[in-house]
Formats: sequence, C-alpha cells, structure tokens
Amino acid sequence: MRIATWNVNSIKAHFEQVTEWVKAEKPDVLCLQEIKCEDHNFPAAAFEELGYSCAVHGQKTYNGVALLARGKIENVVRGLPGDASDEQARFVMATVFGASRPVTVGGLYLPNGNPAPGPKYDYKLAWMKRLHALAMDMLQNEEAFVLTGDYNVIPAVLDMKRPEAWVNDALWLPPSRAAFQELVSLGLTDAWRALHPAEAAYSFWDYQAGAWPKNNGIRIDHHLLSPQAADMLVAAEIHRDARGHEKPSDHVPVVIELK
DNA sequence: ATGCCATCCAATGGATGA
Repeated sequence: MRIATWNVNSIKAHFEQVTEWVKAEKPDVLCLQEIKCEDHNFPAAAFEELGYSCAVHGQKTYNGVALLARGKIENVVRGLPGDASDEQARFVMATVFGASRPVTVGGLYLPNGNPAPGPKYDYKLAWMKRLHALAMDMLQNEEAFVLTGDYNVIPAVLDMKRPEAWVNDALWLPPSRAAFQELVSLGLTDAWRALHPAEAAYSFWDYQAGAWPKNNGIRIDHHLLSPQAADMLVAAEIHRDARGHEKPSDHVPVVIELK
C-alpha cells in the first residue's frame, strides 16, 4: 500500500497536475493539504472516477485538507481533536484497507507559525500539543497508523539547504523542533529519514529568489508511523520532479510504501 | 531580506504563505 502526501497550494489551481500525477502513480491513499476550497467545491467526482473515495475537510480561501483512498474509508474524523473552538480546517483522518492490516491515516496541515513570537506561533505550538495528545491516545491501541502531511517543521540541519536562512523562522525555532522530536520520542518513525539516514532531500522550495533552480529547499512534508506501521515500511520517496512542472505547487508529493 | 512569487477574494489592493 502506497500512502502519499502533497500540499497542492489550491486544488483548483493545480487540478490538472494532481490528477495527472494520480493517474501516473496510482497511490492507494493521497492526503492533500491547502486545497483552499469548501467541501462542495472539491472535485470529488473527478477523483471518484479515478477510483477513489474522498473525505474532505475544506475551508474557503485558506487551509483545507482531503484524504483520498482506493476502496472504502471508515471512521472519518474531520478536524483535530482537542479544541472545539478551532475553526481552521487542518486535519482529516480515516481508516483505510488494502495493506496486510487496516491502517488509520491522518492527513494534517500543521500551522506555519510565522511570525514568531506572536499569536500565530502560539497557535502552532498549541496545535502540536493537541497532535501529541492524539498520538498518545492512538498508541494505546497498538495499531498501525500514519500521521502525514505538511508539518511545517524542519527536523534537522540536514533537512535544509541554507540553515542560516531559517534561524529565526517558526519552521526551525527550538520549540518547533522540540515538539516534533517529542512526537518521535513517543515511538513514531519519520519514514523517509529512517530509510535515507544521511541523504539531503527537500519537499518544499519557495517560489521566490530562484529557490528551485538553486535547490534552496527544505524537508517539511513527513510521514510519522506508529511502531506497527513502521514494521510494514518498505520504501519512501520524494517526487521532486513535480516542482519542475510549469506553474507548480511549491511542495512536491512524498510517498511511502507499507507491505 | 523587509515576501523577490503565487493563490484567493475582491476589486485597481489586502491577507496569507514558509
């Protein structure tokens, strides 16, 4: 079973690229972030024609996430638990089938947090606390799960081309990294890094200042796996070629394979 | 680098992103 994540920076603006990629790659599960549309404007019918079921948690203009899966989807959760007053659409989770055992997949768009310090950074750290609490709860079940998406966290120096550019950025500040590390310390596995321990590779390149031709990127799109899912992990790949497309998203797909 | 580009909604610019 192949599980992909892709921050598409508007499903409307990049619909053709996303559907072409889906046709070519045929992932079993695809988590999309920044769809930037309400539920009723998500092109679910087009994905259903390609064989997918859709769980959508949309929002006008900003944010918005979707989870697509071949076959049935069960136990859909829309919105990150832990704060009923949170109106930002940044989390969708469901149980999918087709691997050696059922897998629960959470698709997330973690808050950017800039400028830091400030209320946006406070929101980011609070959101990460809620994600930590959810992961702790889910670990009690001893089942296979994957929390994947745009984490907006650079885990380590190896995950960026120009470390000096991110010193005061919310994606790299010590509290952000510490919160990410606390997720890993619960027993979760950063799938791509586990399979490529010394490789520098990126999943985001800014639109500005020639970041793409200079390969001035960062790795911020991750799959965190429960121990039961990590036992199934056989491959992880970053589809960097997608960034070279005309009018691309600023993120590229990241795909893992579970046996 | 103080968003240089890109998206959205709306409207000849503002908010947001990382």
